[in-house]
Amino acid sequence: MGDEQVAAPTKQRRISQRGIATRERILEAANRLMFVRGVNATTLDDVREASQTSKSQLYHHFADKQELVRELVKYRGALVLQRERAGLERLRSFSGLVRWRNALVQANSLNNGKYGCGLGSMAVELSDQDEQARSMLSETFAAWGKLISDGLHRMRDSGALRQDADPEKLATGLMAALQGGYLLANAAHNVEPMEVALDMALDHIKSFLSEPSGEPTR
Amino acid sequence: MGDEQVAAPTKQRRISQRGIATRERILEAANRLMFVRGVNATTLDDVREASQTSKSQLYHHFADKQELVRELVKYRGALVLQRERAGLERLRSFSGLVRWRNALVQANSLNNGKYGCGLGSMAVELSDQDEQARSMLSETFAAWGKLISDGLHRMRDSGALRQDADPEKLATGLMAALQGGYLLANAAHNVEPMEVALDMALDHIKSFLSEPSGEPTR
DNA sequence: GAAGGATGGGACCTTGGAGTCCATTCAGCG
DNA sequence: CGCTGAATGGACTCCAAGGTCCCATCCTTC
Repeated sequence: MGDEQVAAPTKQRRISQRGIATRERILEAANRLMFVRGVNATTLDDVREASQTSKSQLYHHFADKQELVRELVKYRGALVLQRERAGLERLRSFSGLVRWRNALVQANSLNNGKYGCGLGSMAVELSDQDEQARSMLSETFAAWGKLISDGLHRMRDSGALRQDADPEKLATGLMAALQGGYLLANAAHNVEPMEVALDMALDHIKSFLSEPSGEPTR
Repeated sequence: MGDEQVAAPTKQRRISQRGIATRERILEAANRLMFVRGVNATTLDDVREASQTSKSQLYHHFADKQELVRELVKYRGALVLQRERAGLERLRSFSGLVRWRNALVQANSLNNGKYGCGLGSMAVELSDQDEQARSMLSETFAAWGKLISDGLHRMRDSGALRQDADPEKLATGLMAALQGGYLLANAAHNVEPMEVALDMALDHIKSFLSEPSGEPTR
C-alpha cells in the first residue's frame, strides 16, 4: 500500500538492452507455459527454467508472481490485439469475416481444440481472484470487440450491411460465440463446436446483409 | 493403478446414514467455495472449515484433492443437468426458449455476471490438467446439448421449426453463446454480454421458425 | 581504471497446504 | 451389554513453491 513514486519520478532505474531482453525472455516463457498449463498450475521455477534465467532475475524484473501474471495479461493482450488488428483493420466485406473465421479455426485445429483462447482462459482463471487482472482483461475484450464493430461499421457505411444492424451487438455476439466455441472445443478436444459457433454468429451477421447478396457462402 | 474390486465386490465398506450426510456436506461446501474462488484457489482447509468437518473426514471420503474435484465435477454436473432438464424437457415452442433464456440471465444478473457457469469455469480450469475431469465435463456438456437439441427436435417434429433446421448444430451454437456470454459477463462483471449473446443465438434459431410466426418477441 | 549500479547465479529460508496417523466416540448387532 | 467397524477430531509431517539474500560479474560513466 505504498504510494510508489507519486511525487519523485526522478529515481527511475536505469535499464539496459540486456535487461530488457531478459525480461522479455521471462514473459515469453511464462506466456508459453501458462498457455498450456494454466496460470495457477505454472510455477515460477518452471518459468525460471524455461526462460534460462535465475530466481534473482525473476524478482529483479517482477515484484512477485502476481505482478508477473499481470504483466502477462498485458503482454498477451497486446499480442492478441496486434494479431486481430492485422486481420480486422481492413475488414470491409462479409467474405473478410469468413477469412477471419477460417484463420482462427485453422489455428485452433492445430491443437485439436486444446488450450482455448489465451485471453479467455486467463479471464476465467483470474476474474475471481485478481480484480486488477480482470479489469485489464475486460478492457482488452472491449478493444477486441471494437476492432470487430469498427469493421462492421465500415460495412454498414458502405452499404454492405443494412442500417438496422447494430455493430456493437453483433460484435459482442460474435466474440461470445468465439469464446464459447473455444471453451467447448477445449473441453471436447475437438474444434468442431468452435466452427459451429462461429458459423452461427456469421449467419446471424449475414442476416443483416443488404439485399443483393446471393446464395450462402461457407 | 490397483484393480479396485474387479472380482471381489463382497468387501464393500459399510456406509452409514451419518457418513453419507458428511460426504454430502463436504461436496456441498466444496461446490460453494470452488464456485466463487475457483478450484485451484480453494484449499482443503477451506473446505474442511466450511463443511464443519475434519481432515480425517475429507480423507475418509475422498482419496485426495483430485478425487474430491472429480466428484465435484459429477456433483455439479448432476445439479446442472437436473436444473436444465426441468427447464427444457417440456420445451416445445420458441417462447419456451425465451423463458429458459430469461431464467439464466436473471440468475446470473443476481451476481452481476460474476463467477460464470459452474461447468464452464471448471472446464477451463481442469481441461488442461486433469484428463478424466475434462472428459466427464465434455460428456456433461454433450448431455446438456442433447436436452436442448431434443427440445428443438420436438419443435421441428411439431412443425414449429422448419425441416432444414439442424437441431444439433443449433444446440451447439446456443451452448457456445451461453458459455461465451458467461465468460464475457464474468470478465466485465456485467450480465449484458450474456444477454446479447443469447439473443443472437435465439435470433438465429428464430430464423428457422416456420412461416406463420409473427413479429419479434423479446 | 575505478566506482557504482545493472545483471546474474543459486543457495537458502519460510510457509501454506496436501496428506498421515492415532486416539476417541458413535452406532449397529449378536 | 460388549464387540466391531464406521465416523470423527485434530495434531503432526512433509514438501513444493514463493520469496529472500548475498556474492559475483558485467556495463556504463567519469
